[in-house]
Amino acid sequence: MAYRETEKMRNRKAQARQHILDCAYRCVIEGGFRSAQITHVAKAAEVATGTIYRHFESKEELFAEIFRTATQREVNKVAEALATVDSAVIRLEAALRQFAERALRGPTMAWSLIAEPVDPRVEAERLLYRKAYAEHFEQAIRDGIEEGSIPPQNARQSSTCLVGAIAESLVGPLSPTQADGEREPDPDQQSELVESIVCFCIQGLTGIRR
Amino acid sequence: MAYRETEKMRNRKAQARQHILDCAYRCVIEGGFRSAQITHVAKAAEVATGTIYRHFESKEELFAEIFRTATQREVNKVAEALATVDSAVIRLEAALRQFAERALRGPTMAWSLIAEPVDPRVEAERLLYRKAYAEHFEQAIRDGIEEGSIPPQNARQSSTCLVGAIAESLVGPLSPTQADGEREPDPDQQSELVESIVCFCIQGLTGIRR
DNA sequence: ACAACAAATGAATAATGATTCACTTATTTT
DNA sequence: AAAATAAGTGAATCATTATTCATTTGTTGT
Repeated sequence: MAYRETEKMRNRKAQARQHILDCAYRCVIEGGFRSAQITHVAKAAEVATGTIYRHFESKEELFAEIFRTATQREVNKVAEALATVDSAVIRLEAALRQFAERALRGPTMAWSLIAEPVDPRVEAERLLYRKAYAEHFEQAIRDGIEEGSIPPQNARQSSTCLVGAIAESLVGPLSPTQADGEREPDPDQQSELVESIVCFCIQGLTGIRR
Repeated sequence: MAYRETEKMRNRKAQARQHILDCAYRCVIEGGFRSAQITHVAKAAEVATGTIYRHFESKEELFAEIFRTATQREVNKVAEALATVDSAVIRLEAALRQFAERALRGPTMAWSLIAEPVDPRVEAERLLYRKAYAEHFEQAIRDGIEEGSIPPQNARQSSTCLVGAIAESLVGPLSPTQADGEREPDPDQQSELVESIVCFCIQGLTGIRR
């Protein structure tokens, strides 16, 4: 025998894999999943199309992984905002803000994660992550009910409503048909948007007018 | 010259067109837009594939029309519920109920209209109709603000939140991955679902606990 | 240097489905 | 009945992309 898999090679392989992921990620940032074809990704990563299949089972697998990574980052941010020592209502408010503001700051990716039509395999990830968001919210709502700052209610259902309300509110502003070429920030309008969403949601939870 | 288009032929043509629409509609009811390929539709309508292109510009055009018709029906139902003489809050509540209950009664079509991944041309219709729902809600919210039953707020934004909250709440229960084979009604669970949605939404609007 | 194996390549292939078009059939008018 | 025109047909074509695989290039141990 002559060739034995070595540490150096294992590293190099992992690095190549990561490089492909990074480039594919950049493709999605630039034009959504739609425009991120294997050929593009291969070109961006400066490898042959076949190489991608050495590292990933299929296109869907590759993009599912990207979706997972990107959304996990967002879920973590929301979880972070919910992890302070404040009252549940304050924490939920912060989390909703975080969600909306981050989306508006990275609109293409946010749109891809929230609303872009994607392959079934990737859509499955999306459903999973919507559930993940909802679960974080749900826990906070339960906390609020326990501490008395939120009236008793179906926490599961309410959390789903939160996710829906915020996502729907963002679809318009993020949609590429809406403001494709130049997605100007217009900070005033954006912060009013965020305020209205938060206001509706907190009121929906607590019944307390602000 | 010899052939002149006649009333009889115009009727027959319109009828053929409608027949194709009906059959395509039935295909969508049965398996969503995904499984409604031109070949299937042609087979269902007992015409050749080419015939379909005599009546419709393209596949997307055909399905956009179906989407439009189906959603318009739903929008009308919501509009109807909003058109009574009751107070705005009562009317909004009835409309939300109507929306949710109808969706749960026709789950495949509802899922196709609300959440199924579709072609861009059809997706455009979806966005349009989401806006249509929101506009009806918006008007009712304005009425409520005027009559004093709903506190002042950004009616446009709140209406979007309503649409998002209700749609998201239904995606899970309607999703074919969730309960594909047999979508049992389980009326108890469904009515609890509807109650929670309505409760959250009305509270989000009014700030009044129920 | 060479044997043994792994990784990379990218043109060729495959798969999917919408769309076309040369041809057949039906309808109307003279 | 025959000319003129429209509607219908469906096998063949086209377009788009993901995926494969025979071949080349790179790495390791003796």
